Amino acid sequence: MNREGAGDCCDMRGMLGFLILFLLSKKPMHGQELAGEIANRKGEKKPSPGTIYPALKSLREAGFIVEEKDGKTIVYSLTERGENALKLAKRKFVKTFFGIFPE
Amino acid sequence: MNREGAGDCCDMRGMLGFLILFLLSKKPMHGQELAGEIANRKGEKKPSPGTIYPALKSLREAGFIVEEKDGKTIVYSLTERGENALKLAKRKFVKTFFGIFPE
DNA sequence: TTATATATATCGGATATCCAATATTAATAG
DNA sequence: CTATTAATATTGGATATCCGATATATATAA
Repeated sequence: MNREGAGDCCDMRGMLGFLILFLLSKKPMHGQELAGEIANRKGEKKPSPGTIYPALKSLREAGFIVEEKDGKTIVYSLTERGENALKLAKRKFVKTFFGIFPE
Repeated sequence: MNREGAGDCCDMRGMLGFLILFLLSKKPMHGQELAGEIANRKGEKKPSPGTIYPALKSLREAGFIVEEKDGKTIVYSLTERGENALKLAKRKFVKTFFGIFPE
């Protein structure tokens, strides 16, 4: 069944990398913290490890984030390259969805 | 290559149905007009027929939009069910991306 | 009528996305 | 040291998304 069939026309598939960059730009976080924040915002359960860590790896390989070990966890934060990418992506996002936020 | 690898962290894959509902809620349009509006907002070329018409079909089958023939074209507009779905989706969207729009 | 242009529709397939299950690593309690 | 707990990492696969190519329909021009 496709996403419209379930009465859900907005699963936001494909926005995960963008959302992660945005969240990390506000505050460096470790993986599970990030997953919790995403769950909160989307009103869903936490994205699975198989979702969040490959996404982080992909962002790291693109040079958008760096990792820093902090005890048992790894804190992720944006690189300058990541900030630039986010800035561009935000511009596109705002342009695309202009008018969608309530006044 | 995945989307991050290309320096693009925001291709907005998966948001097409949502975007269509939103655009049609502002103004009923026919398919190509809609495609043009999407292209404008995203700064890309028009989504292909193989993208836009199946998306519209899916929304119609979900009961979110109706079609009305108008000469050579077909004008799509939201049903009440579509308006409700959009309202819910917008709420989730706003909650998820809260803080992302510039002040 | 015939030709042309444009809108709409469908199909096959390449790719992306995400999850569930599983494995690994590391800190700390006992 | 060993067990436990939690974070991180990887892999395989189901599904969704979207495009290119192609087909069909319809209005208008010639």
